[in-house]
Amino acid sequence: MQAGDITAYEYFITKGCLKVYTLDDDGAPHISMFAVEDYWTGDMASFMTKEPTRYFIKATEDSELLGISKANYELLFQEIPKFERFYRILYQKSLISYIRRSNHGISLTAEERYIEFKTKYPNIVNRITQKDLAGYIGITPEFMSKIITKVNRR
Amino acid sequence: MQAGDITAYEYFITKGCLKVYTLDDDGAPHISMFAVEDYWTGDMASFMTKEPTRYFIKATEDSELLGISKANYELLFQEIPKFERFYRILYQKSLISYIRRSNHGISLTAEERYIEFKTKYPNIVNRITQKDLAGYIGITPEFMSKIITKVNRR
DNA sequence: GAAAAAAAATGAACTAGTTTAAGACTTTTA
DNA sequence: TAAAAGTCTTAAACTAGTTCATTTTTTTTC
Repeated sequence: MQAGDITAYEYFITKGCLKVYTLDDDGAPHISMFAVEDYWTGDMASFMTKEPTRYFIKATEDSELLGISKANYELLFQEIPKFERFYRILYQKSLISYIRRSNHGISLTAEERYIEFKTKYPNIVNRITQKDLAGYIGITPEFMSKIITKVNRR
Repeated sequence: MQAGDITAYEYFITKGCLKVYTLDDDGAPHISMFAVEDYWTGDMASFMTKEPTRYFIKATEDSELLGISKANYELLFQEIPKFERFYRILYQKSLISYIRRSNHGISLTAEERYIEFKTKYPNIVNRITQKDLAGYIGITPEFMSKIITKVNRR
């Protein structure tokens, strides 16, 4: 997926690993999420509104995805109204955990954020490059390298 | 509201201004939101799960709130199933805008975040203390003071 | 309306994180 | 399998933001 595209599908990942990122005004990438097996990915905003996305998505390894179109997504709610409740609760929970995570993150140093990522997502940390992890944590690759050297020396 | 309480209500603000914050391990406050007229506030996680909250809420000026209990909130969905759809879409939109905002924020300096806050919420910025704004932006009050002096000198 | 408490300003010394540049190591491509 | 391209490491100089200590200003309280 490229910035400028209109998102036609939301994707469920059955195999592989992807990164979702934007480019800032200087052209530097900022990674907003990594997605592996059993995650959903895509740009929900663009999917819902049919406006062009600002995100890029790239697979970091060979991956297999299932996509649902907007029409089928709407059909789901039409045909099975109970899904409204299911998704209402799902989005509510996502919102809660997202708010919690981002409030928590603001008080941590880069090193603490790295350690937290590593312990929380041990299955992701060794499938991505250090550079991409730096882009996610919000620091330069050089500083990421220093942190890793320092943490591993212990 | 105090950390440790079990959240009994979600509040709609009809008048006034409140701050929602946590204390980090060092006891330093981190403000997660300011809420003024026409906003909702509370701790949705604690409200939903009946687990004790980690948040504090304090009014920063005399305020008037309307509260809805969990029982009445559930009743709303039971009695008027169309609210499921309404809230599903509401939470989905909140999630989208929250993700967008926090991805955007990570690439900005403290000064840029201050200017953005000021232009986006001109009705809030002069109703809160600099210290609280520093706690929201994620910097020390001293540095906040320096930024404001610098920006105003222009 | 004076005293006390809290918030804001200022400055000096410090630390976390960036920038730039160069070399070593790995992966991809032809 | 050699060349090219990308990733990782290291280091020195720098900048953004912190810490601590002190003074001034504003707000709250009695």
